[in-house]
Amino acid sequence: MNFQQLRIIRETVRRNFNLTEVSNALYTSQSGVSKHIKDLEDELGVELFIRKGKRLLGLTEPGKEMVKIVERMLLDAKNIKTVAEQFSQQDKGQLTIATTHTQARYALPKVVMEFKKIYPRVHLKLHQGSPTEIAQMLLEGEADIGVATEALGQIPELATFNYYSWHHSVIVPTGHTLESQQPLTLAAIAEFPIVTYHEGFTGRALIEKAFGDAQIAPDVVLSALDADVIKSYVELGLGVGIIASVAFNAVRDGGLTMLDCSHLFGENTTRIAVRRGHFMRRFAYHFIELCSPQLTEAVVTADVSVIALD
Amino acid sequence: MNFQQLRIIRETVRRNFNLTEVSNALYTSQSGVSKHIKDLEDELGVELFIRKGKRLLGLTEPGKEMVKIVERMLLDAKNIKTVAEQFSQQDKGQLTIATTHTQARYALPKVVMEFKKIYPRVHLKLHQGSPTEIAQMLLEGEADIGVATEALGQIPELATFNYYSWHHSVIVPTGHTLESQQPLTLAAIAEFPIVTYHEGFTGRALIEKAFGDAQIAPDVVLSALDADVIKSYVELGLGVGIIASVAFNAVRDGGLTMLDCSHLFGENTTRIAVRRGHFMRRFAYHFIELCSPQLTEAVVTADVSVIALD
DNA sequence: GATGCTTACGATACCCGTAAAGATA
DNA sequence: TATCTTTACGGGTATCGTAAGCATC
Repeated sequence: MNFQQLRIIRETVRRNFNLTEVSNALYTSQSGVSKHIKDLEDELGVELFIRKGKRLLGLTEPGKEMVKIVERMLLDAKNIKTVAEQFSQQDKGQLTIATTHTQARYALPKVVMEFKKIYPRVHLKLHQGSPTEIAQMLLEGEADIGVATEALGQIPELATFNYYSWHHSVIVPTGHTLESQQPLTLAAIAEFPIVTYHEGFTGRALIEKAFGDAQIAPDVVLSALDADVIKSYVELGLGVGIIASVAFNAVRDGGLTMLDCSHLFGENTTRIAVRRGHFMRRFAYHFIELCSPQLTEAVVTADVSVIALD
Repeated sequence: MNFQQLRIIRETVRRNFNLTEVSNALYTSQSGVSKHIKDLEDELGVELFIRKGKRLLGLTEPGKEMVKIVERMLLDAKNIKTVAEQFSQQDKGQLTIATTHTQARYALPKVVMEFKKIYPRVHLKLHQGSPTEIAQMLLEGEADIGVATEALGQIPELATFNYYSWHHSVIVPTGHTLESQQPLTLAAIAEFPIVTYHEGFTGRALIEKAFGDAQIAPDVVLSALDADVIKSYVELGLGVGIIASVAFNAVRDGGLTMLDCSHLFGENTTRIAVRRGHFMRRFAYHFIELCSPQLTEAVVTADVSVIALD
C-alpha cells in the first residue's frame, strides 16, 4: 500500500470510475492507474470496485468503507504538510476562501483588507461558487474556509459557525408606486413581477417560504446569481427586486430605492464552514476571527477537531 | 512521503530515539532509517527531531504535532487492512484482548467459552498485563480490547464502557477468629497482617482509601498481582487476605473462608476499553456484547468513532 | 572503547510509461 | 468504430543493506 494507490482510489471515485480521467488528473498513465488498483486489491484480498467486464461501475461494500478511510488518510497527509509549513514559513502561505458572489462582494471586502494588512505575504485566493460547490470544495480539500448562507449547515463533515445575520430588502426604481406603500406587504410586492436570486442562493428559500406561507404565488420573471444583475434589471423596469440588504448602496445605486421588508421574510444567517479534521494555518484561524471576534482559534478548533469516523 | 517513513517516525518516538533499535524493530537497516528521516525532514522543510551532534534526543515542536498525525495515519492504514479482512475472511481472524490476571481468570472465561463456540475460527489472543500496560497495548494498536478496573478511564484516546461492578472480600483460613466478628470492621481487619493486591491492581486504591479515611494504617505484609498468590499465603497463615469476591470459589478454595465486607470498601467497576478510531472486526464487537448485553455494536461504535484530533 | 549516526556504493525491486491487445458502448 | 481497460515489457529510479567513517558517551 502506498500513497499513490490511495490517491488513485480517491480520484477514481471523484472521476466517476473513469480511469482515463483519473490518470490525467494525477498526471500519470492509465496503465499505471489500472495496475495500482489491481495491486492494492490483491494486497487487501478484496475487490474495491464493481466491474462489468473491464469497466468500473462503482464501489463494492468494502470499497465504500475503504474510501472513507482513504479520504481521511489523504487529508492527514495534507495536514502534515500544512503543519510543516506552519513552522517553516511562519507568515507566508496560501489561504483559499470559497464563497458566493454576495459574500465576496459585500461582506468580505473589509475582512480581506484587514487580513491583507496583517499578512501581506499570505496569498489569498477567493474562489466563487454556488453554496453546493463551496461545500464540495471544502470536502475535497480545495478550499480552507467556506462562507455562504446555504448548504453548509447540513453536512456532518463540515463544522460551521455563524458569521452574521441579515434580512432581505426590496429595491425599486426611484419613484416607484411601492415607495408609498409603507409598511410593505407580501401581497403588495406580489402585484409586480419579481427579480431575485436563483434557487439555492442567498436566502431564496426564505423568500419562497414567506410567499408560500401566505399562499401567494409571486411572478418571478428573472432569477440571477447576484445582486448586481438583479439591480440592473430592476433599473430597466423589469420588476421589483428582492436582494440582501447588504447588497444595496444608496450612493452607488443612484437610480434605485431600497424598501425595508425585514418583517416579511425570515432572518438569514451566513455561515463560515471548515472541513472537520482539516488542519489550518494560524492565519486561517485569524481570518475567521476577523470575520467574527468571538470565533477564536480555540473556539473553532474545538469544533473542527472533533470528527466522527463511523 | 511514504509509509515506511511514517512507521520510522512513530517507532523512533516509541524506541526513545534510538535509531538502531528502530531498525531492528522494523527489520531494516540503521542506514535506511537514518536516511528516511533525513529525506522526510528535507521534503517537509522542518527538523522533526532535536539533535545533539549526531544523536537524536527528542521531538521538536513541529515534530510533536507531526507525530500525532502520523499515529492517526498508521492507525488508519491498519484499519484499512482490518476492513479488508472483515469482508474477505468473514468469520476468520484474530482478536487480541489485553487484561489483568483477575479478569482473565475469573470474569472472562465464560465469555471466552461462549465466544469460541460462536467463532471457532477466530484466533483469540489473551494478553496479560498491568492496567497501564493494557492501556499502552491499546494505544499502540497491539490489542483490540482492554479489560481492567484501573487506569483505562483517564485516557482520552480510549473509549471505555462499564463491564461489571464488584466488591472486595476478606479471606481467612477456615476457623480464623475473624469469622466470629460479624459484621467486619476495618479496625478488626487491621488487627492482622494483610495480604492483598499490588498498587495499581484490582481495586487496591479503594482499599487504601477506606483505611486512609478511617485513619487506620494496615500492615500489608505482602502484595501480589493476583488472587491465587494471595490465597496461597493466606492459607499458609501469613495474614488475612483481601481479594475481589469473584476470585473466591468455595469448592476449589477449600481451606479458606470468605467474609463479606462489601460495606467496608467502595464499589469497583471493571471497564472495557477500545482505542478511539480503532476499527474492529464484527466479532470483536460481539465479544464486547457477550460481556455485557447492552454494549451493542451500535453503542460501542458511537463512542469509539468520535475522536478529537488536536 | 563501545555504542550510535551518517555517508558511500552496489544490488535489487518497484514504479512508470509506451505499445499492443482485448472488451465495451 | 471510438472509448476504455488490461497485459506485457523495457528503462529509470528509489529503496535497501553492507561497509566504512565519524561523533558521542
